[in-house]
Amino acid sequence: MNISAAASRSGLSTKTIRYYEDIGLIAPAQRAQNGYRQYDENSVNELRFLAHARDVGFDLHESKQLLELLRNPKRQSRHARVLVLEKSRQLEERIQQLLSMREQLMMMANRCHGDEGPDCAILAELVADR
Amino acid sequence: MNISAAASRSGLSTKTIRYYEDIGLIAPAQRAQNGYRQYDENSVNELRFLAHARDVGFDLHESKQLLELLRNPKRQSRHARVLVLEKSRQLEERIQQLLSMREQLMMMANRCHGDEGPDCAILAELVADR
DNA sequence: GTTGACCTTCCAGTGGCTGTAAGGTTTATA
DNA sequence: TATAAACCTTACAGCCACTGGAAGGTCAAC
Repeated sequence: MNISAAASRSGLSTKTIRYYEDIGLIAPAQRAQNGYRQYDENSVNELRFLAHARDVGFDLHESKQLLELLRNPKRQSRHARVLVLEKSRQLEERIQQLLSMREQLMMMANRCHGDEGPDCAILAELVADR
Repeated sequence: MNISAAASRSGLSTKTIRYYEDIGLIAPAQRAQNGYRQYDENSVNELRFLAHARDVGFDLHESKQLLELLRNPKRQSRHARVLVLEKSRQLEERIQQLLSMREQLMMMANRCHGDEGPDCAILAELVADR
């Protein structure tokens, strides 16, 4: 299978697949006689795995750790679980940050007339020393 | 006032202040005879404004738009309000994404034994075609 | 034989900084 | 007065995770 088939089956772009190979996240693909990269079901599985890991918030370094667990038949499932719980905690932290930012924005918007005049609580609050 | 004083008063780093000048977000600072950048209260206000705008989620392009409103005495407060409400909507969207990611992670963690064995629902779900 | 859809490599750009190097200036201390 | 430290300057590289584009090779259909 050529790279574009691997891309559509895995959910990654061809650019991203080549990039993952460049940075050593996946092994260099086999090559056909014409130099085209060739992918089998197993490599597509790994690519899809990476796409899903990224989708739920893992960065490439963490995704690589997970991939190494997937590849290792002697793995311990608790290692994967630790990574997932830690990522979940990080997401929770980020969510709280975003909620707080959103709340600040709503408070500013509520205090701003939002009319044709220049008086604006939003601008005043952003410029204020806190 | 030198750049490090402006930095500590505004909440930006000296690096960031120079960077904002480089990209034209703020006007080039006045220079003392020795070539050092000089800042007055007004420029510190603008820097702090930018720091706060970034803190609540605006990117540099949006922060610049807000800064231009701040500088313009003929501004209409509704323009600021529109930007704030739109950013709030974007944050809400991002929060929903993160919540969904977190939920997926929790579901995977719940299904994973997290023991010394290799069987792992997390890895199985990440590799699965969906 | 030519069009168009693939594929290849390589380089540059994105955003928002941060780190580092190599130097100049100022201030405090010995 | 020497020197050390704490400033300041510019310039360039690196971070993350791609994405876009150029310039060219290959393949299938008409």
